[in-house]
Amino acid sequence: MGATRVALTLEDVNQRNATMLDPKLLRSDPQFVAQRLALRGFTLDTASLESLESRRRELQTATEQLQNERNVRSKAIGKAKAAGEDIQPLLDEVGQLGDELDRAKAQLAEVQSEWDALIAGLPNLPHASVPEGADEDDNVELHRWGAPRAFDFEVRDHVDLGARFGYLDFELATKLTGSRFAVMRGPIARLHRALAQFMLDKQTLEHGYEECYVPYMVNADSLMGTGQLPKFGEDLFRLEESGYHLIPTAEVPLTNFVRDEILDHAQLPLKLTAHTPCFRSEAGAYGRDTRGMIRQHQFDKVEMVQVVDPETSYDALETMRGHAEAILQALALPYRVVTLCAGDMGFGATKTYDLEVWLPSQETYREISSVSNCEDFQARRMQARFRHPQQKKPQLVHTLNGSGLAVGRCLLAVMENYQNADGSIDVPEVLRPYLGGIAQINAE
RNA sequence: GGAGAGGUGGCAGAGUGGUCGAAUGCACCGCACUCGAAAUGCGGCAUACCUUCGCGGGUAUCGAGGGUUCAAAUCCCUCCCUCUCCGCCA
Repeated sequence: MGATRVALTLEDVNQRNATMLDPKLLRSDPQFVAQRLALRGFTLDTASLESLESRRRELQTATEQLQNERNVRSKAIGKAKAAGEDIQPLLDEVGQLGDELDRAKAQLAEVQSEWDALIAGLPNLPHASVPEGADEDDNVELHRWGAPRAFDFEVRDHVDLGARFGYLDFELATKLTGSRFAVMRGPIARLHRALAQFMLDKQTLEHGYEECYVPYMVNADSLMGTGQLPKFGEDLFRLEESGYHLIPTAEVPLTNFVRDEILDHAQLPLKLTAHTPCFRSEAGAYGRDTRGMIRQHQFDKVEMVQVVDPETSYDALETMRGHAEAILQALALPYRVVTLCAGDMGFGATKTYDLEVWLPSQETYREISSVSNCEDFQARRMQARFRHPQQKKPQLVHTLNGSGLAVGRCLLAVMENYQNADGSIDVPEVLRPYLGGIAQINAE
């Protein structure tokens, strides 16, 4: 028997098609895909794509034919044996087939993995309404809300404000763990908690999301589903023992609720929210935002996820943006909304809005929320589908995610925007119930 | 952590090497019967991929991966998960 027998079933080869983009589109109109991807600065090698594809097709057909032949003959052997006939001649006939089949499978697997590697790196296609551009400088401002406050004293940043009584302590966190961590204490810790509570209440009670508590570690399948793996593993913290990863956002566990599910149409839209810590390695961000809690390895976030009928995903994107904006408006924090240009969008998104909150210390708007439609990109990876009662075949759902909001950055924004000349910080009206009615913190 | 049992289609549950993508029941859909319904009868009822203009044909999937074999739901190995008992623990 073949010593080089390759242990690969056809199913591996078929199902490993963990495509992100619609493979049919990729095959039928690679030029179109290439053109859309070019908008995000991504060059698709259509020539090698097409040659790979035609080889794959050839090999797959040949392999399946061999497989069929083997199946037919094996069945014949079974029948002959049952009938008490001599099966030796049949066995001899089938002799070569196994090796031939193994070779065919091996070849097919090779081509298939090349194809997989190629398409695994393809980001989603930007929506037609997304502005062209290479980086954040080309993002388009949609609107602004609120006016930055005019201070008649020199503003402090949140680091100085937090250091006043040691309520926000970065050195301590460095001792405990390392850089890019923070310890919050006393009223700041409480304010932080209040913010998360407030956000969660708003998203659940007013905007109709279901509150969820989820694992903060997930397996590789989940990360594959939402697109963090295989390409962006270096952004994650991985636990040696189990191979689990700490979640970089609750989008991962929440969206993966529907992985490998076929939902009833009546279940849509699914609206989920969770308050979780998020863990990011921030590899590649050395030296950026090193001061303060803008960019931390660990931060809290209230995340919103929607799983919707494809017909409604762009409506959902707009309303979800509104859900995020509602938090900033309730806190009376000035912000602006930008539509990310094609080159600045995340891997899986077709369209993304960023909410940027005003930071007096930096005299600029900084990202505090990102709201994206992924269309069927994640759904395809997750095999997340739904069924219309009238339609026979299940179809892919659309998924959206958005921060509502990043709690750490929101805390910092509150501290800085609500500071007073003496270093005290007013508590925004809507948060006071969460703080036992306290109207001011950080006062002498 | 120790001992044992188990993972099969939407659900329940047969199946221990061949004609099994998988009996049977329930659920669901269509048709017949009916004024209508129930009951009954007949039929249908997984997913992905390849191929075909289409009808259709093919391949794969019985927790996952690997092995044995001409042939694996069925035999062997590894892993994951669930359940029961004991221990430990928030």
